[in-house]
Amino acid sequence: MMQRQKGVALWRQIADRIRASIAAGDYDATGRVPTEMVLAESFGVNRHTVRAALAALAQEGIVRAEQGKGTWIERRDKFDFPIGLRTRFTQGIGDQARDLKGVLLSAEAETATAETARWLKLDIGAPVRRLDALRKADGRAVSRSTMWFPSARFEGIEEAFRQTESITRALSACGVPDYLREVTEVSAVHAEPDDVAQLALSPGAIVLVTKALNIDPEGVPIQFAITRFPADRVQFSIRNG
Amino acid sequence: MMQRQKGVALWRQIADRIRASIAAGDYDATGRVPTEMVLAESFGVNRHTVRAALAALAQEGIVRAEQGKGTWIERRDKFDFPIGLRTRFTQGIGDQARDLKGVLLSAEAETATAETARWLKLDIGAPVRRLDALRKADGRAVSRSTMWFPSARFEGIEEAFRQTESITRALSACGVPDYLREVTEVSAVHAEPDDVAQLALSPGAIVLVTKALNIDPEGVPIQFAITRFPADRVQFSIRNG
DNA sequence: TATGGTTGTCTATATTAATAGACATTAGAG
DNA sequence: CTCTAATGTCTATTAATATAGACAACCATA
Repeated sequence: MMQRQKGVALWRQIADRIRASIAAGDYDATGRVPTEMVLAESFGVNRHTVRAALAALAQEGIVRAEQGKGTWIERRDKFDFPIGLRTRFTQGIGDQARDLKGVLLSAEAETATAETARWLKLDIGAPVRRLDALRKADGRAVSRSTMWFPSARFEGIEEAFRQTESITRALSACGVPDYLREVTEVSAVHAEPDDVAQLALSPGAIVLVTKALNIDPEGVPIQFAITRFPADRVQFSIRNG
Repeated sequence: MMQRQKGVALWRQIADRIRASIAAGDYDATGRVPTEMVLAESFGVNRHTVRAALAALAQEGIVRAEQGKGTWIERRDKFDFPIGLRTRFTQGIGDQARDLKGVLLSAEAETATAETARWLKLDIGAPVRRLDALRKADGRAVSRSTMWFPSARFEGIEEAFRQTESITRALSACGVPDYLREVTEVSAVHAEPDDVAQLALSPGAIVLVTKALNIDPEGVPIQFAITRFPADRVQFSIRNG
């Protein structure tokens, strides 16, 4: 059933499977997770191993155990982040959360690396501004972005983002009232130490990584962003037409 | 640096980070992974722990160690799977692999569950045909799909897929020469036992999950599919316009 | 051919993960 | 109140993970 000696503790594998079951709505009829003994038998492990898994899920705020009663689902919904021609972070996730915050972690003047230059159609070494931002929805970190803008057009982007907490409004302040998403690459990796720290994840947790290019209505690249989302809190939906 | 006591063995965390470095092209200048001693110092662990990580990557076919010389990158590219209005598996991944295979694992007549009915706009309990398929590119499993079709229009879809090894051609044989991708949901989870077995993954590995709806040119739903991709072999790219 | 650098293998030890059992604590039903 | 069923806590033991050191095997090259 479960696999041993593969570098992932049994309790973590079980936590991952219970989390997936909750997300899939398996326990929605009762809102309750099966008892520790039932889970232990179904996974073929000791009750203490299941307890370790449930403790991890409780730590994440997904379940809550009540002595004498049972263990209950605390939260199951993911944020759904739509990706399309007009992809906007604040709008996209806006109606799913009450409190949205965009925190500017750092801003620096840099020169374009090979990758940045390729995406932004600049020469390698061209001046760019890099912004690092953390976004929170209802107090939970939902993304960590590193964004690059051509310095020539976006000198004051840093201050504008700090004030408005929104890329759309910051770009507007820099004279770009509208922009389009040209391409989004999606991949998934394990959380790195920076993700663990900033997104409050466990090692082994999954991070969805997008590389995205935004262009102005004339087709000129204005922003290249690498964004990392905690996969247990976010999913994407791509709508065509 | 690395996190302990979090249910993921150090060697597996290190394997994940080296894999990510290779995928990012960090070692492309030499095609060579740093020596075991250098890696051990940079991660702050014992050389044996690094050796366990490299052994796992060698098992995956990503690196190859040569005694006395060093450890070399064996393979680094991911398949890029484009998602758009006309998403086609075989076409999309076709020019990136020499050998493409679609194996029908099972086919059954079922009645629509709540989820299937919602996506296909059928009544719950309506007759549907379910197909399970495994796709391989150059011998490596790249996806595992479960697909549902309304039975009324797609009685012979199973036999058509078995012969053509392609959904596009199977649909064409059922009188649907063209179809469109309406929506694709993307999420990521840890590999489940079935993924481990069929996609040849390790527990703790990442699986990208898509839920996709295809419609005919009149907008009538014809196929709902849940597809699971190994995240270390596949990425998605979403192009707009 | 001698040397330095690299991977491969072995032994030993300490720490962490997993199992097992016993019993306490709490909540709800009868 | 009593009984049952559930979670919470403790001890003990076994298995797996991580560290440490020593040395063999192999490769390139000075």
